[in-house]
Amino acid sequence: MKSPQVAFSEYLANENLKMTPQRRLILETMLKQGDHVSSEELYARVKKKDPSIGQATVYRTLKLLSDSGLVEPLDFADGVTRYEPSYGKEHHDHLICEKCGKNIEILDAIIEHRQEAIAKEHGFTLNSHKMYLYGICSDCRKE
Amino acid sequence: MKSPQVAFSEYLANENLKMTPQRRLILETMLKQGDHVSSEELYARVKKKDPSIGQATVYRTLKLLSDSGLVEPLDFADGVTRYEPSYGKEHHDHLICEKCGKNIEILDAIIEHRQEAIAKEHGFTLNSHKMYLYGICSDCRKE
DNA sequence: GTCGTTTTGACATTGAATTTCGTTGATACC
DNA sequence: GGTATCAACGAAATTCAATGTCAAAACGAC
Repeated sequence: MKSPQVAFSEYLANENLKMTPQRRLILETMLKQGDHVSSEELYARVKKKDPSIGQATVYRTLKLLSDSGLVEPLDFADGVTRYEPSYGKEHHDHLICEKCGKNIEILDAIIEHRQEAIAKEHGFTLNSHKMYLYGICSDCRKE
Repeated sequence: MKSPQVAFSEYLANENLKMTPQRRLILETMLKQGDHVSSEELYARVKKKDPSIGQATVYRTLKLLSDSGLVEPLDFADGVTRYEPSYGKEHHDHLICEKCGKNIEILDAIIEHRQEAIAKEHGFTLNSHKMYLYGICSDCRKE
C-alpha cells in the first residue's frame, strides 16, 4: 500500500494542486498525533515545528485531507470538528463517555451488515455512515 | 399519555421555571411544523404569529425543549442544528440522500439491540445514540 | 531571468449560538 | 391595592469555529 504521503501527493497532482512544505508538515503532524484532533489543537502542534504557519492553512489542508479520504471528520457534538487519520485503517464508529470524554472505537459486523440491508430496502446505495453511542463509562459511574 | 403541552409545563414547574405565552407558542409551532426544523426556520415561523418575539427566546426555548426530552436535536452535518418533536414518538434514525436531501426515518431492532450489547461489553450504560446513513436514493441514481 | 499560477499568512468576515443587560410581567406577601 | 421579588423577555453585543479576502511569496514552465 502507498504511504499516506504518496497518496496525498497523487491526490494533489490529480487536482492540479501542489505538495508544499506546509501541507507535508500538517499531514506528518496529523499522522503522528493520531486520534481525534481538532483543527485548533493541530494548529498549536504544527506551530511548534513551524511558528510561521497560519491557521487558515491548517483549516485548508484539513479540508484537502478530508476530501482526499486520508482523514475523516468526526462530530462529537461539542461544537468543534475533530479529525482522525483514516487512510488504510478499517472503518469504525465511536462509543463516547459523556462525563469524562473517553472514546472507544468500535466495529460491529452485524450493525454494518444491517446498515447495508436497510439502505438497500429503501433503494439507496450507501456511501457512508456515522454512528455515535453516548453513555457513561464504568469508571465515571462509580463516583 | 400526557399532552406535550402538559409534559412541558410539568418539566418547567419541576425546574422552577414558568410556562409563558412565548414558550407555549414556540412549542405549538414546533409541533405543528413537524420535522427537521432549524432554529432560524422556527424563528421565522413563530415571528409570523407574534412579531415581537426575539430569536434568543427561540434558542433558549429549544434548549429547554431539548433538555426536557420533548424535541430532539439532529445533526445533518450542514452546519445548523435541526430539531424534531420526539415526545411520545418512537426513536428512529435517518437515511439521507446526499444529492436531493431526501430524509427517510428508519428503525431497526437488530441494530438497536446490538448497540446496547456493545455498550454493555465495554462497561457503558448507554444514554443515547446518533446514527446517520448517507447514500444516493433510487430517483437520483437514475439521472 | 520572466511570466503566470498557486499557496501562503495576516487579517477581516461570516454565521450559528450564547451572553449581557435593562425592562417587563407575573406571583407572593403584607 | 401596593410593592418587593425574581424569572423571562427582546435587543444588542459577544463568542467562537470556520471561511473568505488579498497582497506577497514560492514555484514551475519556458
